[in-house]
Amino acid sequence: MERLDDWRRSCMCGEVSGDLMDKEVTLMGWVQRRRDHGGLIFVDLRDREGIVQLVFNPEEQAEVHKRAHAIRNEYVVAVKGVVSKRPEGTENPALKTGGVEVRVRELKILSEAAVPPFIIEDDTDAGEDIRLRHRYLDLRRPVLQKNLVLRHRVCLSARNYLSQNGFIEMETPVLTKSTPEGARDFLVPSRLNPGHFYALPQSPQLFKQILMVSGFDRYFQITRCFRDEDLRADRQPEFTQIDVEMSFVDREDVIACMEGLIARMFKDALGVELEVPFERLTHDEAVGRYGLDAPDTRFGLELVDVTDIVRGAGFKVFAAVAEKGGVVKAVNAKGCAGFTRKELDELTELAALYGGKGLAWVKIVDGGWQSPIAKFFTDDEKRAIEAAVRAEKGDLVFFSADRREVANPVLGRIRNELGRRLNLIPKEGFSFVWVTDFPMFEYDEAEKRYYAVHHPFTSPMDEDIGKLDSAPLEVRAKAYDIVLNGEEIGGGSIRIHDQGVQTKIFELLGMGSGEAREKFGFLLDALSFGTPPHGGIAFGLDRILAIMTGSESIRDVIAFPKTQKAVCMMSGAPSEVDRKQLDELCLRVAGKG
RNA sequence: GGAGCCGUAGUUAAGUUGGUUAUAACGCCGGCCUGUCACGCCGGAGGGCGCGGGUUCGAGUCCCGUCGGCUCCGCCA
Repeated sequence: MERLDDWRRSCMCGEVSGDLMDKEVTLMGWVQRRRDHGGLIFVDLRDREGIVQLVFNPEEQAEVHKRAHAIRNEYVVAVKGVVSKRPEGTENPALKTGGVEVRVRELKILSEAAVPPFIIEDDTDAGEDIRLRHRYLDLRRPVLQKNLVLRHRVCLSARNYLSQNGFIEMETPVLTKSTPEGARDFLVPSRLNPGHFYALPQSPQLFKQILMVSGFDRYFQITRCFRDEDLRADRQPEFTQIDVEMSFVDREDVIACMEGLIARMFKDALGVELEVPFERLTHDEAVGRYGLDAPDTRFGLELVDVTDIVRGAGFKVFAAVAEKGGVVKAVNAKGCAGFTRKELDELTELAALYGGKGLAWVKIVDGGWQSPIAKFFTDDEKRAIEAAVRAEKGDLVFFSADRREVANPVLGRIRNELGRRLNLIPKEGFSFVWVTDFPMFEYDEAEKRYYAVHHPFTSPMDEDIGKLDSAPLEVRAKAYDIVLNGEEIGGGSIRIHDQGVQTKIFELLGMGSGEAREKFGFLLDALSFGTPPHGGIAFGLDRILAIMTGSESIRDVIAFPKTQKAVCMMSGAPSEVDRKQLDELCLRVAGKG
């Protein structure tokens, strides 16, 4: 181990270029690899900016060359040397610095390194668990460095845009009040108030609305949110939102301003020019044509409603569904009549996974329909269905018949799978769509009550307010989601700022005024003191970055992510704590059943 | 709460119908090598198969349980 002393870096490894030809440079970094030819020793030196080749030549610096034998992978070294053109024919076009090399005159080994458990390179073959345990090494890989640098650039871009557009970045409490609606809260015990708990915020929703009441006019925050729910590739218990709220606006103002934000982030971070305004779909259209409220608009294969055609048909399953108010939806898998039994079974299984009771199919072949259900339809009905889905010979048509809330998503998932299998999804490109006009409420059969689809402060559409009493399920909300490549990356709404409407909404949600006060009293108090019309949105930063970087999981854009059991494999969190800590908090662990 | 896939040297994997000292590659250690960049060549060390039971003369291979990783359903206003 040697000291830095008065050595200072003259440039980054990845920045060494022909501009520095014959100049002496001082470089510092990690040893990517050493190639010892007995005479010459080559060392690839790596830092954030890239890799440069060092050459140790026994004929030039015998002493330094001798010491270079001790160098191993991941050692941290400093060198002084001369930038030289590589000999003819030994250039390495794979490296940004591949035209030059540094002939080392002096060497300092600043830090030795234990043998790493896996090789630090983009296509390392180590499993994710071992990489997460040694995340500090994993994060040395250029691909993760690139992702996290991009994350920085996106955040910086968002801050610049929002600041330039009159938004003020403000912080809101992390120790806050538990609100029973929504996701499960993470709780934090209060030592000074035994038996009382803070909750970590699921989002700064209430606080940002209060900031509008306070007159800050436009607020934003790039902030951590916490939800104690099960994890997925696109869900971590702590995740980051770009949270925005604006005063004196309606939906179109928010959407236009946020399109500017998204466009700016993609321009600044990726150099991609997006076309604005983005495509729009109402919730009804999205679900009707794509089956899902997060439609993947990168390919066709749209769903078609054939309920009316099959209503009177001889196929009892379809007819019964139509009779009971359900829907029969169809999707034409163009040119897929050659699907095997196995492929059809796999898709049927997929339908079952999402609650579909079955997945009917029809192959359009020479001589008509090849299908288990062909015999139930007349030629007229067959022709009508074929016309509805524009089926031609060689096509394969799938049907899903069920309640609207089942048939659509089931076939929507089938559609997505078909898009994947048929390679209809472009590898590059960003397909944005706003989904608007969400319903205000959904009805929970089990609990016999309404739930807010968005949240209880979302404003109904003005023209639907009259239906709050008569037909609550038909009331649409001033809520909007933004979907990118079939994934929800953000959502927001215009908030209620009319006390009467707010009271009515609480009633519909089965909350008396007492209960509403108990849960949201501080917000309701605030809203009573002069509230500007306001609304906002929150973007899932991690998801946006995952799509930008082509990552399979948001773990690849988060420096220290957690596993599916919500464990940090590096730090070991969560862990047991001392009895003393529990005592101070007046807590006791009950043990699990 | 549930389903599926996976746990074998440091890493990634192979391991036939259960059968002597468990394979390979990369990595590691040592030696040789002056133009490599997945450097090359020679030699060597390293695990008892996630963990715990069971069946069997005999288990990495079969059974049960358990722990962990990943994907998904439920859940995520």
